[in-house]
Amino acid sequence: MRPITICRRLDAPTLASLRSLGTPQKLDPGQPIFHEGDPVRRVFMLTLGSLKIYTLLADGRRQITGFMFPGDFLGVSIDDEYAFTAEALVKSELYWFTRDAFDRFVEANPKVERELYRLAAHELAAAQSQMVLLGRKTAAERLASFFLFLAERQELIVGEPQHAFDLPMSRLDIADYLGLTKETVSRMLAHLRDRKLIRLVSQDRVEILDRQGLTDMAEGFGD
Amino acid sequence: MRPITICRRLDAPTLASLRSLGTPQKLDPGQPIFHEGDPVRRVFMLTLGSLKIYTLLADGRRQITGFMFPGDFLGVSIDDEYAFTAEALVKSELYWFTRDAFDRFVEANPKVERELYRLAAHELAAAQSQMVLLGRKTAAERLASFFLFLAERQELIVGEPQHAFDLPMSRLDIADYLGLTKETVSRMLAHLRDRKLIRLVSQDRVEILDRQGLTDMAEGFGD
DNA sequence: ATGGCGCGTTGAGCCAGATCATTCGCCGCT
DNA sequence: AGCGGCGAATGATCTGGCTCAACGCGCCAT
Repeated sequence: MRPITICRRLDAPTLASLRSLGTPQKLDPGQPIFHEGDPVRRVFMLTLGSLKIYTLLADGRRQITGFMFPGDFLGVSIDDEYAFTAEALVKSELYWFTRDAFDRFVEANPKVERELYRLAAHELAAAQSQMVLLGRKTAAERLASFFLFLAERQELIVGEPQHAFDLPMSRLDIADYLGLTKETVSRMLAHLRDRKLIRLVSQDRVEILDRQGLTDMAEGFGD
Repeated sequence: MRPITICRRLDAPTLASLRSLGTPQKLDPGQPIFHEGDPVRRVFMLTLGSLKIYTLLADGRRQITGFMFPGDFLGVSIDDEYAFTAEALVKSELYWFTRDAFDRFVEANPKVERELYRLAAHELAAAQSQMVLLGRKTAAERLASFFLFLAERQELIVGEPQHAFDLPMSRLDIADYLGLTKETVSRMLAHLRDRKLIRLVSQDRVEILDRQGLTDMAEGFGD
């Protein structure tokens, strides 16, 4: 069996017993896990690949509120309806649990409960910086921030500094995450490239050439 | 002693013992509770008035990431530095606890722990809809959504449907919350007024005239 | 009462990013 | 190798909201 990305922070025995409660599932690119408004029946733990999470307005405008990566939990909610749609970006793998089984496991493992709280707090902090991005940053600053976020996320998974990372999502997905259009994403990508801050290894892989420059741009020091 | 707004969801004895652990404090309009980057030493429970929470970019651009109302907790965090600044909008009152005392209380009261988790989950959901607002809604839609949010929050505090509510924050505060400028807020306010969706009882008090129309506008059905 | 000051409103012109249209180029398929 | 299709890039034009500027008005201090 191929090694799956482990869920950091939980000790091996706890993780193993959690996984034994769950059902593994494989996902193809574009395959939805659940839709906005569906009743919350399951909780998911992503082990491989990546997902996008989004909500739609009545006329089709879409806001991607997050991307998920191995180790992330999905569907841990108090509401009885999902507030968003979740969809695989690439071939992915996850474990799912019935809500009841998950709740029982959490109650039996206070460590897990605390870890979930920790996770929620972290997500809340991330949501806050995303609000700053969407409310006050320019297009170039948004893209620079996004690339730094992806690089850091990649480093968290791999466990060591990386100077290049994959873009599992399309330009349109990036646009819908950053509150822009795909054309503007393309143009700002070219802008960052021309400024020698990044290099496009391929369509869906970015190399960071000047991390400090990228950080400066993300924080509004770019000119 | 004047009755303070109670913290819903917690039973009276628990709430009373929590309050007995805390130190009451009064705040004047504009008075900061803490600044972004300050070490997290205290946890706060707002009992009267309202606060704004914001972060600044290097060049002074500001994003208000939330407003707080009686019953809200502030500073319950995992990090050791506050990620934002908190400031009173009007004369307010709160109880503060040392972090240690609060943590001990939470550990001794599993109900409280669950309640905090519930609160975090609710804030996360709110953050998500704010991302949709900031990323994809027009100026008019943002203001309509904001007014509905304030009306609902008011109703939660008062406990019954309201058709009017206060605006304890300035036009600039509203702008920095909605990712707009104060001028645009003013214009859209006039727009909603001309459309007979709202009425300005005074500079800082709004009456909702057509709730359905406002909801439609908030969701993008407005023309 | 009145003067002034800060917040809010309104107007005029501008610009970052959206929209619309076209071209490019990567990649899979035959 | 050549073809076809779709996502990405680029170009041209448009526009919603921003910027800059003037003005109004309520409120407090004298």
